[in-house]
Amino acid sequence: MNPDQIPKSYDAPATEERWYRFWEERKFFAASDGSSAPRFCIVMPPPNITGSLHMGHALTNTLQDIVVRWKRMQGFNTLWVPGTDHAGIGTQNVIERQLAKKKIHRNDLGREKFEQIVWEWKEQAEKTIHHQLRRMGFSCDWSRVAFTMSPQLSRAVREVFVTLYEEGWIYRGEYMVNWCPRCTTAISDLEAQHHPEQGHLYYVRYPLQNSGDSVTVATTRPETMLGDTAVAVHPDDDRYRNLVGKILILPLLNREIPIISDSIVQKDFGTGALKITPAHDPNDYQAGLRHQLPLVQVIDESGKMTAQAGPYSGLSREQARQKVLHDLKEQGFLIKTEPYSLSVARCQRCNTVVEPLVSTQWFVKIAPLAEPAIAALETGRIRFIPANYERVYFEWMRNIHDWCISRQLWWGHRIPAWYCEACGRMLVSRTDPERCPHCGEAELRQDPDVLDTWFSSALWPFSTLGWPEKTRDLELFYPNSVMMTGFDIIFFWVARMIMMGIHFMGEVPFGTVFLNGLVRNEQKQKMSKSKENAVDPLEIIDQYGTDAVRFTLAVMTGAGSDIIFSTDRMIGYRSFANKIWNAVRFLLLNLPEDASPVSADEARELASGRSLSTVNRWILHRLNAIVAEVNEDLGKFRFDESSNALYHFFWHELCDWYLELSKPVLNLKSGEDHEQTIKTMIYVLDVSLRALHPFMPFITEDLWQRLPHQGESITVAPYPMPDAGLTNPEADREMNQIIDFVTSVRAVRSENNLDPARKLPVELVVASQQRHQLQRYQPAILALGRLSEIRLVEAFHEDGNHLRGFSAMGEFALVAETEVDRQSELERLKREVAKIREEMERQTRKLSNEDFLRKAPQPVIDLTRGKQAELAAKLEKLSAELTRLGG
RNA sequence: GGGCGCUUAGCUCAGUUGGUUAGAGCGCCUGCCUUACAAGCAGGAGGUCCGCGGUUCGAGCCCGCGAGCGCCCACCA
Repeated sequence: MNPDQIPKSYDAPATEERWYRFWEERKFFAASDGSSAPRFCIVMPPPNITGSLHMGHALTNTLQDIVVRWKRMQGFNTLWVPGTDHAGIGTQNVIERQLAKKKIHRNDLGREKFEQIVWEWKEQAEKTIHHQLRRMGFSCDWSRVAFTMSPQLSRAVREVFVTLYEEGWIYRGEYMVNWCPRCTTAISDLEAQHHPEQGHLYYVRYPLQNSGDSVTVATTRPETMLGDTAVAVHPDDDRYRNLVGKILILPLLNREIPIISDSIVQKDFGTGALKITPAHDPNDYQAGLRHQLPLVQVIDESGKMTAQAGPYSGLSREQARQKVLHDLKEQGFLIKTEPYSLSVARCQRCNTVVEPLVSTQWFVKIAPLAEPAIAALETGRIRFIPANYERVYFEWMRNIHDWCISRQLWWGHRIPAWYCEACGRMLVSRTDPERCPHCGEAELRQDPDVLDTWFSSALWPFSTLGWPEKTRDLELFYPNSVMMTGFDIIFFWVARMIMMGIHFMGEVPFGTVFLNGLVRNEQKQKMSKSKENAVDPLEIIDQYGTDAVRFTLAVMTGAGSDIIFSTDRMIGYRSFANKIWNAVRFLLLNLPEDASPVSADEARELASGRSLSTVNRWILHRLNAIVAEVNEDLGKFRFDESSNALYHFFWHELCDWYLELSKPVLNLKSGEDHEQTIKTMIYVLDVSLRALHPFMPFITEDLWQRLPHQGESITVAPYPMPDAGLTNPEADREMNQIIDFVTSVRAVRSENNLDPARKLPVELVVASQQRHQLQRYQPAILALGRLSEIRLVEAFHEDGNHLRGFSAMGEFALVAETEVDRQSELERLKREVAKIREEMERQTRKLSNEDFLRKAPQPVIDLTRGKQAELAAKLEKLSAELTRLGG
């Protein structure tokens, strides 16, 4: 082949552009539901439609794609549904931020106009997703990108809501919920993130009515005192026993509040007296219910003080705190202030401090739904990888609280409940009602709230397959084969999918849950947009190529551990891509015009025939071992092991040894060995490319198409499977000896700084059997050791310029033309002797231990004995050499 | 307050049921433009496997205690 036809190095962008177009046009990735093949399905978690794809998504989705490509090549009928669920707060925030740039608030637009804007924006977002999926090399069915707000998925959401409502699992009620004053919506417990922050503990004196006495309470949130409706003390607290039932005067507002007795108070915290603010603290709310205390709401939905806060009305929470403190101090009620570390809840989406507020919300009574979901893991119908996350799951599921599903947002699935203006009754319905079924009036007002994003996400494994219709997809691909996602959303998503799946499908949504770690940056920090340390995967792809990025992600995905994003590794695997490119290039430059593909059967025939050289037998043996390992590791989701095995094999066995050993054969240009070596090489590279394809889709396709191959695309070519007919331990042993010999020669040469460009003769003293082998491999050894000739001798010339070396094949001497640095060679030998002595010592100690001889298994003892003998022999030779050099 | 995890080479990490001299990539040092690849090739240095104790013929791995770090959950003012 003309060398100009294949460039000297891998050009990722050109290759990528060519092949994703090709795949897209051929529609290789569409599921063919007519086939009787075994099925494999992954429903993909959402790529981030709200902005650029982030590294976490890139990781999860890459791992999924590796598995899907692997399964597809194995002949599975695969379906991979990509999609996005952005029916909620995240999306609304993105849109609001965009509007804010134009100085528009959503209130200026009104709900309908706002929704319209999101729909327009969604068109663009879908294009973005499509682009991202392509760049990452994902083999999903492009035509099936699922979008939660689509009419079909909306229908599924409504169906689930109404069914759960009818079954009594959904209820509406007034409770204290986490409220984000910036998003002006309720959020679930999970969305409120607690972090320790440095604050203060304020001691405030509340005077007793008609008395000079007072009670001092400690609080971290002085502004909430405006809403206090009691002060509580512990029933067993002697200090306050006779004060229970007395009345206190709330400072600043001069309201009368009672002293009550309740065991939620901890006697030894603060002063032992606790102010009770039922409207602004979950514990106090409960206490308020127990003691029938009034609710005094002093903070409103947007975090401003209400009219109830008297003179503080209209101030923000923060301003009110300052003013309250100022006033308390001025009027002598603030006793002292201590620094105090407290846990502050912030909104997951916008980081605003969450305000507990009482409001009417929709809830899912979730404990009963959780039970079968717990059982699914207990009985092993669902299995987590790594398994230790099962414990986390159990812990949460067994202590699960009712799930607040309503959100006061403008974007999302609207709750299908209507209120009749005429009779005031509520109606929950699958279809938009025309009129009230109770009184017949048409004046119906739909509940303004929307559902939590995760409510619709929970339906993903079946809603994306067409449910509630009984579709063919659903029949074929439910339950999904495997769920792959980050461990950080076990509760948000995985647990809820399991509950909903079991409840509505009567069957678990997937059998295996694979959880990958987080992607961190080189300082080990979590990558996040708010910290501005996030890396855009598409930019990294521009820099290193998709194949290198995918391979890096795979190789760094250890079992259950986070991955540290490293540019160095990326560079290394970009080099690997180049290595692959050049290995194939090497073959192409040596390929006869009429070369044809080599099938697995042909390869087996070659391997079982008599004439195939040991080198070729050896590489087929190694190839087969790697294929077996990769399949096994991928089955266990060991992406690191499988990719590493391929990397090591390709670079350090195939390229470093096999191709080098084959060069002398290829130079022959003809003959049986030449012909068979070409065939072997075609086969080995073909199999290697197919084995690598799930990890590096682009380069493998490109090279595979250039090699003799069978089939339209490597994407639909069979994945290599182990074949016992290729194993050959004999060839493996023999080659290892040659490799060891060449390595020893090189080491001696290198350690003595002998210029490799200068060809040196080597003399060998060897046993007869090895002599035969050495003759056979002479050309390869000459080439790899950069030697001019090999002389097989019975005994060495006693020449001072001979450098002795040892390998399993025998003792050898390099004949140097110049004076050898005797001193440094002596030192080197001495160092080596010391090392061997030490090692021998260890073996001897073992063998002189009677317990070891009595209790250790025989193979271990034999191994130790053999090793000791080997070391002894080597020591003897080294000592002789030392003597010879006059040491 | 509960739970989970981590600590191995300068850096990032493997090390599967305990058994050869604890490995890899990057980095470092030395020598090479050898007609696939300098994004390359060959060779080399570098480790008290966090500490202490225990089990065992034998421990990086199992058990106990301790130290440091990280994460998750939980309503403690």
